[in-house]
Amino acid sequence: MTTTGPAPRRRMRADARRNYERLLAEAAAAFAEHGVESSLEDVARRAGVANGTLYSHFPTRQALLEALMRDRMEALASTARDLLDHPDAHEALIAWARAGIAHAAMYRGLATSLMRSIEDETSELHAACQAVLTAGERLLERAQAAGAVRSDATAPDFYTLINALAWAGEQTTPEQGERLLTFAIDGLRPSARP
Amino acid sequence: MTTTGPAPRRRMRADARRNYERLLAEAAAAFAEHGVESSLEDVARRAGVANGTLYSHFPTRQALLEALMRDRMEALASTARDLLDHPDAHEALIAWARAGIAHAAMYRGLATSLMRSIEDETSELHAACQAVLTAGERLLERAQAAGAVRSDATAPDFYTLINALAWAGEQTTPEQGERLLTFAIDGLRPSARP
DNA sequence: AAATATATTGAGATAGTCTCAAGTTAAGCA
DNA sequence: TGCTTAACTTGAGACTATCTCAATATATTT
Repeated sequence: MTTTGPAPRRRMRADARRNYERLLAEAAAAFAEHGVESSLEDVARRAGVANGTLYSHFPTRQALLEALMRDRMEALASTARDLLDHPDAHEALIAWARAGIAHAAMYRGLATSLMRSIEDETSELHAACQAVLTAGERLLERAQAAGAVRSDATAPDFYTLINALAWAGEQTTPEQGERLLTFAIDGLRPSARP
Repeated sequence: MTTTGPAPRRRMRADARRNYERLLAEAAAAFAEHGVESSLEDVARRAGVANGTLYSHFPTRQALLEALMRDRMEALASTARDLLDHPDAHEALIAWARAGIAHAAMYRGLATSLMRSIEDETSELHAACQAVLTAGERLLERAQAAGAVRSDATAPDFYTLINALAWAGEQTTPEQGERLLTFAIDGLRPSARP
């Protein structure tokens, strides 16, 4: 069900396809090295095309990010659906949260983009983010129904939490990231107090 | 004990002082409106000086931010010391966390700068951030000693947590921010489980 | 009213974003 | 095969931003 590529109305010309792929590959490398605010000028240079070509394929930085992340976002949503079959609702939720954090921590600045995109309907990433949020919602609701997670937590809360943990992870050590995740998990438990 | 101003070795010339203050005021306005990544070009324009003047007063964006935040950071550290006298160690910690979050959420992008600065010793903000972290550490340790907070949480964890909550608050509604704070507070409780 | 230390200026080097008219090239058809 | 045309690429150009520094201007001191 997943297709890779630029959602072509008609088939792309061979040179266009080549450039498109090359741009994606170089963007991935640049983002991995310098974060999502990397120079697009530089991406085009590395891909060996004029910057106008980059802009014709990807009108905005978000569009480029969307193309880079599309498959992963779909995979993340799909993972959520699979985890609905996991026998332990709480463990399933935690496993998915880990996957979400790893996803959002892929590039520096990505978590911030993912947060912006869920609010901004004009963002090319919006739909994908929305799909991820919704997929997570099912898992969250199941865990809540099982009494494993506090009932006042909403899906947007959970989405934000995952991104916040990814953001925090960008800035510090893996150990601290792991500890903060532990705190978050405990914080989501139904409160001991009335 | 607090002095406002550019930590002058000798007294500044009157025109320099005037420009310095004007630049700070316009930077505050610009940062409030557009976040800490505002155009410095624009700040200089709004202050009615050439951009070279801005750079001569504030060699880097961090230096400008430091000048803007200095008093507030000192106040935040001072608040932490005062709260050591609060009868309830846990309440004191929570009250201070709220103050810290409000502080770090003052400008869009500020939490990210505050995280960068605690790591980067060459940052003009580093010392102030360090002071805040240390002040918070006392409060945290007292709450831990009182058995109100889990003992595996470190001061850097707490610092990161506050900034992460401020970051999350930048992106969403006050209600969600409040809920996430609740989760964080509960997550910091000594765990119910072994 | 100099002299001098201190500030300000703004052009210039560099770099990035984004657009678009002109040029190039792949694909399909005769 | 060569022509046609729609699809694609190009790179200069209009902006904006960061940061530097020699020339200039101004406050303060004597």
